[in-house]
Amino acid sequence: MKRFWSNIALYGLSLGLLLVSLQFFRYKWIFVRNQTEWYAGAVALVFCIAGIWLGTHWKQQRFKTLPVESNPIQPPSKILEQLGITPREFEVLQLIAQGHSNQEIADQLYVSLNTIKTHISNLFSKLDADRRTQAIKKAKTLGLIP
Amino acid sequence: MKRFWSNIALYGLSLGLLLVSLQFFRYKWIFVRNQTEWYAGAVALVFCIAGIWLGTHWKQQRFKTLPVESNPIQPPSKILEQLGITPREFEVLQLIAQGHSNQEIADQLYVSLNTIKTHISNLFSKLDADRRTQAIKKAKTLGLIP
DNA sequence: ATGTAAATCACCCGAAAGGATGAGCCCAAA
DNA sequence: TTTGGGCTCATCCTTTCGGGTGATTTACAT
Repeated sequence: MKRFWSNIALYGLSLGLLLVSLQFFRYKWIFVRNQTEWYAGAVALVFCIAGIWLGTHWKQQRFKTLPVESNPIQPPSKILEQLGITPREFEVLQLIAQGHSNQEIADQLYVSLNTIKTHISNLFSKLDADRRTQAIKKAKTLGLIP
Repeated sequence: MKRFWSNIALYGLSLGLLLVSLQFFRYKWIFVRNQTEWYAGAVALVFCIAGIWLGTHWKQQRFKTLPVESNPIQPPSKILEQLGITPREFEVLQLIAQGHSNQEIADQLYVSLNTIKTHISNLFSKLDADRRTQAIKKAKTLGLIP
């Protein structure tokens, strides 16, 4: 966390310096025609570049702090309850993670393919996923499946 | 390549819209005191946000290799060699395991959707998998991915 | 120089997956 | 007894996946 706040401070300082220098240039160009346009253009340019810089570095920061994984191991049933995932849905989720197709899951659970589709659809909305691979990933990071 | 150019167009369009709206606000606030300061502030804010967005989305081409998140540890390259999985294929495999769609992978790696499909097809035959979820499962049990 | 492997891209086609919606059944709690 | 949640199944439709085949370019080694 130290690096995070020091970086924030650094960003703030840099932006402040930028503002000061912009003010300086503004008063220097006060007699130039179309001063406002030029001023706005300069501001736009500088802040666009600053934004890009911020964007890239901020992103790296995010990625670096991501793998920390301070995941207090919760009993899966609690997380399941929180997410509103029913036992049957969890069963299907596990079979998905094992690499089974919908038809295989349906055969294994002795229900129809449509039922499996419904379960999976509900699972996706509860896990906030669009694909089964995404659901697997999310369930894994949540500790629902190994 | 289609998506690349459409993204370019999208960026251009967005920036154009921003410029137009900025002009609009400028003429709306023309009677406000300190108009230049407010205008410059708005420009700075908007372009800073635009820059951040650009930085996070657009700049990914820098990382031809994957971001830190995906390969924190060096996987056993021996198994990869044994299975004949090429670096590029392994890269795709990791993105699959992260839950991305083929189109998303293509966008991230700056290649076409067809290329990703080919990689995945080869990957499946090398991993003896029929589905991407199965490939994930097998890669995981092989220790190729966490 | 020539063969080989990797990476790239394309097209076609069928199968699987996913979204939206409606509906019936069962059981337990209010 | 009504109500709601869980489970089941269906239909229609769109998108994504996956298989198959062939081609080009680059780089590297023979």
